[in-house]
Amino acid sequence: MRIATYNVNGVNGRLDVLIRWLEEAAPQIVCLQELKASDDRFPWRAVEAAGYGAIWHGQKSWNGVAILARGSDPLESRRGLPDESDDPASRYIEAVVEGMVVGCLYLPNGNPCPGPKFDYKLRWFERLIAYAEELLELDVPVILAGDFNVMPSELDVYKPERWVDDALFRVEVRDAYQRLLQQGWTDALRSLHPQERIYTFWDYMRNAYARNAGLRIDHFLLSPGVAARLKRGDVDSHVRGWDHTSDHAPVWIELSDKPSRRRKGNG
DNA sequence: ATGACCTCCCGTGGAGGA
Repeated sequence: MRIATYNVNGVNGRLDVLIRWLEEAAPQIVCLQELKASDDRFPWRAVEAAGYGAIWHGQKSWNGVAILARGSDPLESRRGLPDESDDPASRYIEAVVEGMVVGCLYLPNGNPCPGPKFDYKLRWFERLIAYAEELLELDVPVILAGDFNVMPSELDVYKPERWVDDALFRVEVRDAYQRLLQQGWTDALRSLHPQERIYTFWDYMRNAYARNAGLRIDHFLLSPGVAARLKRGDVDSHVRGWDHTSDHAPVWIELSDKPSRRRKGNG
């Protein structure tokens, strides 16, 4: 089973690219970020025509997240993290699909740093860490996928020294990501490719894609049961080369079939 | 480097992104 995450940078402006990629890659589950559309402007008809059921948490102009399921309707289990009374941004949606809890997230950018936007990013990260702990305690298969806006290590940045004071690479943010992992999550792409330079984003400016001046900021975090089923994973980087494309490329993982149910009395 | 480039909006430039 293939699961993908894709920051589309505007779901309506990107509709042709999104549909083309959905038809080419045909993942079973898709997490989308940066819809940049209010709920009533989500292009559900085109998504449905491509063969996907969807739930979405939109917002006019900014943010917005969605979960798509091929041939079925995702069963929504949450929108927004707990304790978000002070946060108007649409950055989290969650569904039960194919027997797994799938959380789709768009973590704040946080620039400029320092400043209130950076403080907001750190607060949002803390809320995610607290909620992720709750998810693991459920002891069910969970995937947290999306745009985390953090490069976890120097392998994830084309030129680390240029980014040390940026909100995507500051030590506080990398520490928060490590604390999240230490709860028991597996960073899927990094675990499959421990030593490779992997990028999921290339800036529109400075000819970044052609120079391969990229960042790895879109991630899959897997609960232990899902990590045990991880077979493959990669970035559909060629999509970043298409016309009128997003500045992010789709990222995907492939899981083996669910392990067969244990016989009763097996412990 | 107040840069670039791209998205959105009721806009005809500004804000936000990373």
